[in-house]
Amino acid sequence: MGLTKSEIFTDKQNRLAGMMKALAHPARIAITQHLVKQQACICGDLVEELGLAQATISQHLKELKTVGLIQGNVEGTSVCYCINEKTWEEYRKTFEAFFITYQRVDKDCC
Amino acid sequence: MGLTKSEIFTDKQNRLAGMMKALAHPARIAITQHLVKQQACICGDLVEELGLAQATISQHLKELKTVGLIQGNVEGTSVCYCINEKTWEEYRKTFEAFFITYQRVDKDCC
DNA sequence: CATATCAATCGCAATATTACGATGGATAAA
DNA sequence: TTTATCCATCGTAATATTGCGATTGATATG
Repeated sequence: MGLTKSEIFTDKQNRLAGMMKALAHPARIAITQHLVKQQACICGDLVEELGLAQATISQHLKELKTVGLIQGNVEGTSVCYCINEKTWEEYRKTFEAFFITYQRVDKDCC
Repeated sequence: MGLTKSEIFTDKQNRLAGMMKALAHPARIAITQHLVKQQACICGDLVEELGLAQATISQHLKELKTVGLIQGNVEGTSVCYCINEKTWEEYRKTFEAFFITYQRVDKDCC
């Protein structure tokens, strides 16, 4: 085991869980926050900003790139990253839709 | 390693990542969705609804209970779970605040 | 009391994640 | 061309997560 049984859940559930997982690490939160703040791109700077090794940052960047939350462009010898607006907006909407499903209940059931 | 270096991130970043992690599994998404739909509580039903063993469901319920997203009440020999409205709302707001930080950029930087 | 039912917990196996040093490939600069 | 810089990837170690069978504790019911 250690393997999620994705086949017993709906695509939507698997996708939403995957989206949460992409941001379920403080380094990836920090990276996206930094990219949001410096709307212009960056990269090696992230290694200095956060206190993680270059290989580790690269790995987190890859995960964020894989889900499409960020995109990177080679600029000479360095790589410039920035938020992918489209995916970001999709995440925002999907998360909002998830949380909005709950409607206040009067009676205290538990 | 395998251990997240929480100490190099801010409390907010660690907390937000933790919130994401709580929902970063399809079973926990499915459980919350089911509790949202049947606003009244449930429990052993979840074992039938999702196709996971009782021990596994119990473990996921515990995680959701730990972060406060759900709460449980003993009712005779069974346990009744439901959404914790307060925490749910807090999650909704926190996630919304995170995504709202990004403002559309005109120039294509990447 | 004896028995049945429900759910939490323990213990284990399998897999995933996190982190990093080392290496390598690409580009810029000398 | 040689050298330096930047970053992706590989390989590895440590830890975390997922899933479940088995057990246990609590509460009902006969």
